[in-house]
Amino acid sequence: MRVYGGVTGADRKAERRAQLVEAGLDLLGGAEGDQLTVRRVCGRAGLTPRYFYESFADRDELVAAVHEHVVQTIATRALAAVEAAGPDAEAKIRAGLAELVRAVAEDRRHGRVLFSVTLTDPLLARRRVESSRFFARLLSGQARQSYGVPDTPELELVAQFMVGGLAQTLSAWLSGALRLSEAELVAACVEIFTAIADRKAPPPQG
Amino acid sequence: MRVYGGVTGADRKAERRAQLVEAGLDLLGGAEGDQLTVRRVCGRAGLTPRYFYESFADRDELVAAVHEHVVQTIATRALAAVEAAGPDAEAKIRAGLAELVRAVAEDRRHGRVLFSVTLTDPLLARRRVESSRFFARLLSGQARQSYGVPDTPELELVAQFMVGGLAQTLSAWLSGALRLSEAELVAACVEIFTAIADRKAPPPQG
DNA sequence: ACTTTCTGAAAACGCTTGTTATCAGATCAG
DNA sequence: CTGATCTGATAACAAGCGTTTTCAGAAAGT
Repeated sequence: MRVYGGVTGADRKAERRAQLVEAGLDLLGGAEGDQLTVRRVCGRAGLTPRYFYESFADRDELVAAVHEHVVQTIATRALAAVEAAGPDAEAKIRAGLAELVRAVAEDRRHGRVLFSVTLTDPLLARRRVESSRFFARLLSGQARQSYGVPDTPELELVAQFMVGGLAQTLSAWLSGALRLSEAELVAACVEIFTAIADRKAPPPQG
Repeated sequence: MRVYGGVTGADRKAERRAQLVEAGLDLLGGAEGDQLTVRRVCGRAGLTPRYFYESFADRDELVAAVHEHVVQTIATRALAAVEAAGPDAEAKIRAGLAELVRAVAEDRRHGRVLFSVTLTDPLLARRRVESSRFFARLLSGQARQSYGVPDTPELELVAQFMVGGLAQTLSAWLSGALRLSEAELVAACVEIFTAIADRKAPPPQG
């Protein structure tokens, strides 16, 4: 690993790895989700299979890296938005959802990796189950904190329902099946979330 | 196509086709959704590839047949339950959801083919998008009829949200991640559905 | 200079897939 | 019995996959 082209060995390797992750994001988040093959991702990254296995033990490791990258990016942004919002529960919901939607609209590949129903990679599907659970736990934790509800299986169900509904909604929106602006989308989702959260004690509102 | 073993040719062919669909349902609705290969489905059906192509032009045709069969079965049962219920909107929702849950609990393969998130067949994924839209249209039609709401993009969004949330919930329940009885599951879903439906005019209830 | 190492392209290996063809033997029709 | 046809098992084919290896040449170290 000596210096090459004025670049250190570790830097070159990191650069190649980043190119592979970026190409993987292109393919995983593209229209056809099952197109992430080693040959294809290398072609798109302008590299050869030899360099693929320099950074990843196998194909699944790249898929995991791409998904991890996306989850980290999105979760960080959404959580920051929630914490920056006031103490009001609905304000938190609105801030988190707005930031989430903004993020997936800015880079639709991220949204598709997280939510698109037409992605058919087996490992990605399994990881999505876990990240859905993760997001659901975040939600239910927020609910216990803001609404003071106990941690029951029914709360878990509600959180799963919200995550699944949001995923389907964003997937449809990203695919162009829902003719709504970003603001309308956020408003509708906030409405639904608060309706579910308040379902047993609806506020006196018309 | 002469008589063989006392069975007419058409009957034998139909029998073999039914065995293939049943085996396909086993595999598509099994734990690993990507195990439906021609060789495997034939092995499980006790037939050989030659008979596969006697009834299906290619692998995708079998996947489509299995999915179609499941959708028809479930939709028929759920619609019948809705129509048998009284004119009250919540009663209809409860009847439809209860029958849907009963159906997928009776034969979990059906539930998984329709809802499981870990099924990664590309054609099945595409068909699910369409059937989700179909179910969403059924729902929004019901809403327009029962609640008199106009057919806006926001109604479409709400329907998609409900379908997606229900799919995630049933998928989690079938996988054993939600420790709830069938009755509790139905009750919780009804609660969520009515909360969303009534979100702008909540009934005066504690 | 010469040797080591990194690069990029390509070929190779072993496997699974969908799909089609082969073939010996069982079962029917006449 | 004779010959046509259905059966079931198996092999064949071409393609794509993940993964490993080979190899000629460019760049660096000494």
